[in-house]
Formats: sequence, C-alpha cells, structure tokens
Amino acid sequence: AKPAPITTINGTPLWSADRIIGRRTHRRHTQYWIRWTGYPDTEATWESSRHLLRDLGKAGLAELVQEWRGRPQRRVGRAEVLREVPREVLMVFTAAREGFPRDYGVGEVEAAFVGEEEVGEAEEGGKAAVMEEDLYREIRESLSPRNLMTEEDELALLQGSIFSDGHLSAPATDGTPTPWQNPIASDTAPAPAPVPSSPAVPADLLQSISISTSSDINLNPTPPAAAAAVEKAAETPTTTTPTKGPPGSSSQVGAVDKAKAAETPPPIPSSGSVQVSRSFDYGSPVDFGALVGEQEVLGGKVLGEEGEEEKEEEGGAASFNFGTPVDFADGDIGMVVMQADPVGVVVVGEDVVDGGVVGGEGVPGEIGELVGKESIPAEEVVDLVSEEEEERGSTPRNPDSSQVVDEEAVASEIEEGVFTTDGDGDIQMSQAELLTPRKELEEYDARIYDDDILLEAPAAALGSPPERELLSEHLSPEQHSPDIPEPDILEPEEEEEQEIDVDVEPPPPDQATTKDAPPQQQQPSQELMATFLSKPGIRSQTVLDPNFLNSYFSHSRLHHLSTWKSKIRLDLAPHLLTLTPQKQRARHYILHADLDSFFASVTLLTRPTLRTKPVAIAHGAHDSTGGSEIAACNYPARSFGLKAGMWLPRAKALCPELTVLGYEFAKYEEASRAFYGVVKRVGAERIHAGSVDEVLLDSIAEEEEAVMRIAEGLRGDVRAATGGLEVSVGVGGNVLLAKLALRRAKPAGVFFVRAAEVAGFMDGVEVGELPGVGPSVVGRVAEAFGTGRVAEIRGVARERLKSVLGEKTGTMLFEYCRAVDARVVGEVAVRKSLSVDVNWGVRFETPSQSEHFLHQLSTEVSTRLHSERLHGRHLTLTIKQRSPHAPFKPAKHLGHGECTTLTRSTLLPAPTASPATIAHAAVAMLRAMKVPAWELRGLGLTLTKLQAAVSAGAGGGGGQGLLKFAKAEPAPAAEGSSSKGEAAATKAAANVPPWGDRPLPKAYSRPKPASLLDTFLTKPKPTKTPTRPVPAEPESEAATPATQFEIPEDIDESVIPFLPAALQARIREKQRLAAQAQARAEPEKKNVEKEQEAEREEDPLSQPPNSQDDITVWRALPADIRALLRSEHAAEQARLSAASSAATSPHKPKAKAQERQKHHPHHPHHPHQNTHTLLSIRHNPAQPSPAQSHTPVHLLYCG
DNA sequence: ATCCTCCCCTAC
DNA sequence: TAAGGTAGGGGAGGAT
Repeated sequence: AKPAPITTINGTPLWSADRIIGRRTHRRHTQYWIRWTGYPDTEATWESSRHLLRDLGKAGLAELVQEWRGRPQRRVGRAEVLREVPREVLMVFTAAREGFPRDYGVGEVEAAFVGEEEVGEAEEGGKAAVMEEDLYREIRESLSPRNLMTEEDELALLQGSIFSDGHLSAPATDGTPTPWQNPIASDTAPAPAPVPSSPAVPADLLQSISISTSSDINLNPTPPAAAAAVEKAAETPTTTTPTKGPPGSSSQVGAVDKAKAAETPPPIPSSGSVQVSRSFDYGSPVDFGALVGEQEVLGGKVLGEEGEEEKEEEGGAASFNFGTPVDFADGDIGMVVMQADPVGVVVVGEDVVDGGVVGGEGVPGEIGELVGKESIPAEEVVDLVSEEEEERGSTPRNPDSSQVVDEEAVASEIEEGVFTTDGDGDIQMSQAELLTPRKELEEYDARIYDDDILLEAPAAALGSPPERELLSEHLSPEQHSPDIPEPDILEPEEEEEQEIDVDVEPPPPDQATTKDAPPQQQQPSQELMATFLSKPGIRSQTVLDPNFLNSYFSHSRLHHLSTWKSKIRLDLAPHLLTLTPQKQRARHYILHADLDSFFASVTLLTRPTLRTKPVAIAHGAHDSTGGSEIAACNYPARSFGLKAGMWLPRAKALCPELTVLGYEFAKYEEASRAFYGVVKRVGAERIHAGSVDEVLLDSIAEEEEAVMRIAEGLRGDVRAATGGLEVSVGVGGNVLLAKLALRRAKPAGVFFVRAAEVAGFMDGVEVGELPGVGPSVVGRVAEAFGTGRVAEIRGVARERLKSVLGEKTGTMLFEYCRAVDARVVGEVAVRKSLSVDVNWGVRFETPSQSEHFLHQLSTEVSTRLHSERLHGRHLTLTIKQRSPHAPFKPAKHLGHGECTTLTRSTLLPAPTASPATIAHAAVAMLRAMKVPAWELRGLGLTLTKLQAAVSAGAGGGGGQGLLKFAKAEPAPAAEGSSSKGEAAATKAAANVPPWGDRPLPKAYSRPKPASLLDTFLTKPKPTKTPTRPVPAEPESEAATPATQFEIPEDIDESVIPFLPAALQARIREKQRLAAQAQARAEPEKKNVEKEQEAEREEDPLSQPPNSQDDITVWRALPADIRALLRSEHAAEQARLSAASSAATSPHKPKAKAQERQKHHPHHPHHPHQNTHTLLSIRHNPAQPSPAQSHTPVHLLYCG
C-alpha cells in the first residue's frame, strides 16, 4: 500500500513522512496514518509507531505527533472521520469480526443477524457465523485507504440518503460511482472467486455466511448456502422507512422492518434512523440501529436535528443510530459504530475505541473490532485485516504462518512488559482482558514446572494436543460451566493422575458427598479432589481442617500486614490528636520513611553474622525443595536479583548460597512499635501510617537543612530504638515526590528532591514507579503511547490520558507526571468495609463442606465486627473458581492457581454482626452461583455499609422495639451528591472553622463525599425523647457511615437499663474508655506552643469544628471520636481550599474540569464531577491551597 | 442522572 | 510442605 519512494539512496527507497492524519491502536500497537510527502491523502498508509520511531527518531516522531495533535482541523474533521471508515463497510466488517464461532456468555452477545432478536440477551451457544472469505476479502480491500469515499458520498452518507437504493454509489450527487460498493446490499456486488489455497480465515473457523435477510440464520457452513444468502441479500432492498420503531415487540424488530422495507420503495430515509432499541438488524445497513453506551454519548450530543428528534420521539435516551456522528465533549467528532451489550462505542477517527464487555474492560481496538475481554477473536482473524499484511502484498496468512508472527508479537509484548511473572512460575497477564487465545496458550504451556507433569501440564502429558483443540477451548471458557462435563482433554490427565499418583483406593464418598452430589453430577474433577484430599497430610492443610483459619492466619504474612496496618492506625489516632494543626507554610516538606527490607532486617538483628550474606525470609526455610514465596530479602540477596515475591526455588537458582529464614511475626510487631515510637517524637504536624514499616510525615520544618537534619535524626533514632534497623527517608515537596525519593534513598539513606531539581528528577522516573500505577496501568500506557517514561508521557494531552486510562487515573497520571500531587498527609479513620478472605488451601469435595467453611468465615467476620463494635448491612461473597483449563494442581502448593473470581452481594434485612445471619446469606449466594464445590479455590466475605453497633441487641432485626436510640435524620447520602450531600457541603464551606482561617490539609486519601463529619454536622441535637427505633431502612443506614466507634450522643440513657446486659456493659465500657481517652488527651495539650494553646480554646477538643453545632453534643463525644471528626473536618477544609485554589490554579484537577466547563459550556459535565467541590468553590473562593505552595508543582507545571 | 452491582486494580 | 490478606479507589453498565 505504500506509494513508490520519492527517492532512493544507495538502492534504499526513501519516503518522506509529511504529516500524521490519523492514529489507531492495532494489535496493541500504536499506528499512525502517515501522509507521505508528494502523495495525496489517499496514498496514506498506517505505520507502526515503532517503525516511525526507528526511522524518524524520537524527536522526529514527536514533532509529527505534536503537529497532528495541534492541528485544529483534525478536531472537526468530520469528513476525515467518515472517510476513514465507510459506514456500511464497517458494519459488515464488524459482523465478520463478531461472527467468529464461539460461545457467548450470558449478556455477552455481540452480534445479531437479520431476524435474530434480543441482541443483548442471547445466551450460551449464541448464533455465530462468519462471512465467506471472499466477501471478507472484499471488505478488507474496501477498507484500504486507497478506496475512500468521495466527499459527496460522505455528505450523502451523513444525510442518510446513501443507502436508498441498496448500494452506496447510487445517490452520489455527481453520479460518480464510488470506488467501492456495499458488499451486502449492493445489487452489483461482485462475487470474487474464493482462494482456497490461501484462506483468509482458517477453514475450520470459517463456517458460514451470516448475512441474510431471511429470519433463518444460516449456520450451516456450506458455501452454496452462503452464496445464496449473499444473493438473497443483494436482491432484497435493505432500506427501511424511517419508522419510529417496531410495532411489535422488540424481538420482532428485524423482521418487521425488513418486511416494511420490502414493500416500501426506497425513499431517502430522512435520517437513516430506525430506532432499534436493544436490537440489531444485521444485514441491513439502515436498520442497523445501535445503542450507544450512555456515558460515552451523553458526553456529547448527536449531530443533526433528525437524529435528535428521533431520539426524543422514541424516548430512548440511549438510542442512537449506527453511523450517527457524535460530537464529543472534548471536541472530537466520532461516529457510532457498534454497540451491543458488551461493546462500547467506536469513535471513528479518534483512537478511543473504548467500551467494554460485561465484567471486562474495554481495550482500544481497531475500527470495527470488538473491544474488550474475550471479544477479540483468534488472532488469525485479526491478522486478516492487518495493515501490515497489506504492506506485504495482501497474502493472507494461514494459521501456521500467523503463529510465527504471533510468537514475535508475544515476545515483544513480554519485552514491553505486558506479561509479568510472579515469581512462582505463573505467568500473569498484567491485563487479563488483553489475553488472546494465543497468549493463553503460551501461558498454559508455561505451566510445566515440576516433576508432577501429569498433573501440572496435561498438554505435555498428552503429547501436545493439537493447538486447535486448545485454542477452541480457550476461546470458549464459558463452555465449561459447572454443569458441563470437563473438557475431554482433561480426562486422560485425570486417569493418569489416579494411576500414577494414587496408590490407595479413593476414599468412599462421605455422607455429604452422597447427599450433596447426585450421581450424574459426579465428575472427574470431583473424584480427583477426593483422591487428592486422601493423600496423607494433605487434608489437614486445607480448609477442611477445623483449625484452619487460626493456623492459616497466624502464618500468613499478608494477613499480618493487614492486621498491623489497621491496628497501627487505630493506635495512632490518640496521638494524632496531640499534633498541632498545620499552619500555613510557604513550603512543605514531606518525609516518607520506610524500614529497609523490614522482615529480613529484623531477623538479622539477632544474627549479625548473616548480615553480609544473602538472606531471604520465607516459609519452608528448612526444606530446600520448598516452593514458597520470598517475603523479604536483604540487600546482599538483592544483588543476586532476588526480590520480594519471588518464588523460592527460583531464588535459590539465582543465589545458591541463599540463607532462608522463617517468619518472626512477633518481632516485626515489636520493631514496628519502636519505629512508631520514634516517629511520634520527630515533631511532624501530620502523620500517615502507611504500614508496619512505613510512614508519611508532613511539616517537620521549612528549611531544607532542617529537614535533612530531621531525616538523619530520624534514622539515627530508629537505629537506636530498634537495635540497629535502618530506615530510609525520601523527602520532597509533596507526597508523590517523597515517595519517589524514597526509592532513591534506599538502602539506608536519605534522598531529598529539592524544588529546583524536580523537573530533572521527574524526567528520570518511570510511570510504573508512580503511586497508583501498577502493571495494568503501565501496560495500558505502554500500549497507547509506546513508552513508560514520565518525561515522554508528559507530552500526552490530559484528555488523551483520560480516554485511555479513565477519568481519575488519567488525571492522576497527568498530574503525577508533572509532579503535581494534591494529597496531603492525614489520617483516615472511618472503616468502610471489613472482610475475611481465604484463597489458599481451599479444597472441597462436597458442597456441604464449602458451606460449613462459609460458616467459619462468617464467624470470623462476626468476631472482627464485634471487636470494632460494628454491624454491617451489605454482604459480598467472593469466590475463586478454577479456570476450566487450569491444571488441577497449581504451581503453588494448595494455591488457587488460575481462577476466575466472582462476586455476589446482598443487602441484608438489617445491619448485623450475627454469624448465623451472615452465613445464611453467604450460603444462599454460594448456592446460587452454582459453582461445584470441588472447583472452588477461594472464598471471601466482605461486609460493607457498616455502622456502629448500637443496635447490637437487635440481633439481626429482632427486638428492635426495645431499642430507643435517638436516630439521626438522614445525613447526606453516603455516596454521590444528593441534595442533602450538597447541603452539607455548602454548610461546611460556609462555616468558618472555630479555630480560624488556617487552611487545613485534606486527608491523605482522596476525600469522600460522606464522612463522619457530615454525619455529625447534620445530626440534630440529641433528644431525650425516643423518636423511632433503629430502623433497617437504607436511608438511615446510609446516614450513619461506618465507624469503629459508638456514637454516644445517640444513646438515650433512659433506655440503657432495658438493653441486654451485654450491650449495657459494652456501652458503659465505651463511655468509661471515652472518658479516659479524654483525660489522657488533656495533659498532652500542654506540650504545644503558646499560640496554639490559644487556639486550643476553640480546638475540637473543646468545641465542635463547626460553630453551629451543639457544643454539648461535641463535648459528649469521646476524645477519639473528636479526633476523628477533627481529622475529617481538616480533610474537608483542605478539600475545599484545594478546590477553591483550583479555580485560579490550573494545575488542579478540579480546576481543569472547570475550565472544560467554561470552554465547552454546551457539553454536559462528566458524570463523575464532584458536586461538593463545585459548591465549595462558590462558598470558599479565597481559601489558599496548601498544595499550591508546593514549589515543584509550579516548577513543573509551568515548565 | 444516579445508584447499585460486579468487577478490576493497587498498596502494604 | 505452605499459609496468594485486606481496604479502598475506580470503572462499566444495568436498573430505576
């Protein structure tokens, strides 16, 4: 497709890239549409960014891209948009892509055909068909940039008149035939001879022609039938009247419209707009209505009056027509291309081809390509339309040749970090949704890890079954639903397993087995499980052991990590109370301190001789064959390439002299306590406990020298307090910089990013180092922009980032690349969820075993709820189910292996902590999920919608009449921005905090719409008059955000005697503790400076943060609650001030949103807009932002 | 539009 | 033997 070279040098042809006129993502690689100097647009070709980078150099490509992005006409390039993909071809093209034979899961159907209904609801075994190859080829041909529509055709297309007589060229205003024809509807559609020797689609995948105007779907893969179908399609007028919709049920849409079309002469459809809600009518371009994902399209508006009228008339807010140009909020113009339940909108001409499958995430795709998980068919098909192929002379690729290429692709993707390994031999996709069948195969093959090969790798055991078999298995995971027998391929494996691995009789099925599993349900995998569990010593390691939970958690490093974190935060709360509120500062220095290789260092304290030798901490320390995970390793070990998370056998391979030591959890905790003891004394104004071994400190000093002194002092003090542990400290002007600096500080050092050095510092950062940027984001960034360097990503427009990564993440990355980070160190004290998960050792033979374990989990949840005096209303069950093709025995001993994770949730009738209630609901959900017990590999319970357990006596709804707590009026809705929420925000913004105008930092975490503070602010004064019992209604439940504290003002003292004794005791105890806490807090006040002491009069200790709130209520609160409230208030204030400063400071996200509003006032705001912020801007316009004073922010942003 | 569910991702 | 927990942000898409 590339034009002849403009010149040759030494026989090497040379072209000159004039400019970029388009961009797309093709097979996960960015390609640019290059217009060549001296050649017309029609000779433009797609070139991969990598090639361009190679040939043009970074600067050269950047220049082109910059020029392209800055070119205004691109933004309004409707003609360009339409030229790129002719509407009709696109439809067929899409059909071809989607018609790939495969199973469809529920709610996951992409295509419907003429006469087929309910596109979004077809279930498994949904109709699938593939276009005949020659037709396919023709379409592909027509997609070549050389075969573009004329301007007239484009206009006609826009006007909806183009299909009036069934093919595209007829209505062209100048009579000039278009260079391509509608392959479906055209009565002159050629019938190119198939090329059997080089099938465009693998023969076994190419089954039939699906384009038909009859209501009979032809799924019979016989070429004659296919040809007949094409013929028939050609004979039938494909235009419909601009009817307002189907007169019958929506399921009749296709047929009805077809009938109408047949009897109605083909006048110009005024808009080509047949409203087909939820139904597609394939095979008739005009009928091809499309639902457009609301979010995408509501971000813009439909161009053209008729389309809008149609929409109004139908009342279908989300219905737009195929081909409808859409004006997007950011100025792009796109076109509705495809929408079914799982597929989003393809915005033609813009590389955003976002959408998503149910339960999946959209990935950028080619035009016409289905996007999202499992939506990209076999790569062979993708290859068919590959531009690369066109460059090579349009030789269709057969499966074999494509395999070669695919391996290259995989290799390059591994290189680019799309794949990661997790150290234990599993290859993990950083983006599961990008997993193509071919890559799944790769992953599958990579699972051959140990001698237990028959269990590990059935493929190997069977002598490499045909790829096709595997591929088809991979293509249709849904096929292996619980009720469907295991795929054949697994059976030999299982037989082998029993023969070889088992020398005892399988145990007789226990009663539960007999009871639970009907004989016909007996599956090989169940037997396999029974056999496995009968091995000596195995059963007691699994969840079937009665003491499993205790034992498991006591050995789980991750469980300890989580537990410690919440404990530390709780313990730290009283201390935070003593910290002085932040005063306004010209400059912030954030310290991020972290103990070096914590676990390893602690252990080595008592083993000094090992310190210089490579040491790792892991389970199974004494067994060289152990397959455990390294939790930590010292720096000598790291010099061998060892890292936390690495699989132990691999580590030993890398470092044979490695010493492996076991965990000493108690010691870690002790060391952490010492560490925090020092941290509390360094004089920070704000502290955020990151984990056992990591803190963020704010506002220690204002001078660089002083900060450095403090950092070094901290290091020395920690060393002394812990008996020699090294702590590293990163210092920077904001949390981001401190965090990034910490990486450079390690080991055992301090790294200070000075304001003047920020720009250079950031240039050396990889996006993967940024907080919140993990493998998935790195992968998407690499895919979309071809780089992972912050310095280069900085050249990407904010809107581009948002379109690739989503609203929040895109904004975050944009700002982080500029060293902008508005987060402020603080504390978040309100728990929102509580969960217990087990994803190791989960092995069941029978459903009753799994249900019994759910009871144990429920009890654990209940225990933890009780310990924090919480009840929860919303229960979520999370399960892991073995992937259909995953080996029975995963790499990690008793690990979960490759799984699909499923969740189900339910709103309980009342907030509860009752194990029985929780278990009952959990069991019900588990049963409803219909996953065979022996396929389960993980179970978890999460409770949300938490609230203080003041109604503990109610016991799941009973006895409510006994409880006579005064109940708060519904506070602002916990989520979103109800009018009440706005009211609260307004109120908070309008009221000056009693301690003055000092701006307070917002919480370290992003602010939440609802908070304990909101609750307090909007709570009416307590009354002695019982209003109503604690109801279990959603509103009131939402009104009381989760907190681990009781809220005393809610308690009607007169009622306490009627409460259950246990509850009474708990309340009394709470009150006693509260009093103590208050008493404790008082003396600590004396440490503060005089000025602050004065302020203390109005401090939250004695007065509510909001002067309008009842002071008696405030004083009734225990000190810790008040600390929380103050913290919340501080967060609120910081948020308000940050938002207000955003109005004048362009580097704040909210301000950017405002600007967008200003510049595109006609565009609706993004749905995620935070109304609180908007309100607060109005009410608090002059609040300075602490973050604004961060020098680096200005430096980078302005630079 | 907004809420809710069901995910996925990230961090420690 | 090994012990892949847990909280919270965020996004997509359906229901209302």
